Amino acid sequence: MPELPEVETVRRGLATLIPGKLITAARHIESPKSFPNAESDVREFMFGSTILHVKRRAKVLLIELDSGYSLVIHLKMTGQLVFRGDQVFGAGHPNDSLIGELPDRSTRVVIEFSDGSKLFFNDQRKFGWVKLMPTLEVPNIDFMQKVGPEPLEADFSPEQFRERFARRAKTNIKAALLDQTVIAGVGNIYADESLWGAKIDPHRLVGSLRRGEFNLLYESLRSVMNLAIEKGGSTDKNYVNAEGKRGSYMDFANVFRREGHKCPRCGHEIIKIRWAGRGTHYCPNCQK
DNA sequence: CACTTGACCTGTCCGC
DNA sequence: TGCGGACAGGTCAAGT
Repeated sequence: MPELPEVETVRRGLATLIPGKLITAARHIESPKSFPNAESDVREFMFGSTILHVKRRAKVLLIELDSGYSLVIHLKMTGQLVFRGDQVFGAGHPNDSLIGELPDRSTRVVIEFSDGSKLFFNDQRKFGWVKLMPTLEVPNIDFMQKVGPEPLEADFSPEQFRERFARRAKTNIKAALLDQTVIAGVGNIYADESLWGAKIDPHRLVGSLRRGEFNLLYESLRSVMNLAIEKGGSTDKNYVNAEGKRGSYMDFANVFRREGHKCPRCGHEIIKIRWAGRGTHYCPNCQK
């Protein structure tokens, strides 16, 4: 699912909803892999602790507790983190919420707070997870050691962007964009959208891109991701924010899931192919 | 080390 | 309507 803009949208939502809340219970529902910690550790380091803040690195959410432990959460393809503050845990506002009463059949983890509110981790495909670990150990996990820089940071420069691709010179630009060790947070949607913005064919080898093309791609990726955050992310099927509501970036997509439509720039038909192991959408006329 | 492929799961859609 | 196969927004491990 969720790429950087979606995870950031969830983070912002949770950051207004859960800091200061006291955790009284947490359990998985018939899905131990979704929350693999030992019950005794959960009891000792989670129950009775208070949420300090909610952070994000790449597509990973970090909920820091005052016990010195953090909840590290990856939504993978179909994960959802939905907060319900009402006592009924029903749909709330049926018109703008994509999901109904919780827990539902995809609910894997439930975290309860002392005021009766709850945080639900839903995940149809069970690829995602919630893990409790010491906050100081988070930077040491393999993924954090290998993951590339945050593309939206103010001090992330076009030069840095170009240099990060150096070791992937012989692969294609689509696969390189999806490689989390090059740049953090890019997934299939924003890889396709940013390549369209930079007029670059997804087949192009990284080593063949000129400096000017890297600059265009840098600008394109940042503007696409910033717009997506502004629109609350992309909801195709599963993704919802912390309140269970959909994001609207798909209304602004130029190529993603738009095969058969006309390219907004040149009018040629947008096509979808299988490339870099993923569905890939682009305009074969103006992306060179 | 760089690169590709399959595996992890459940659900849906498409063609026969 | 039923059934098999491909595919779905992400990482990993294991292969070359």
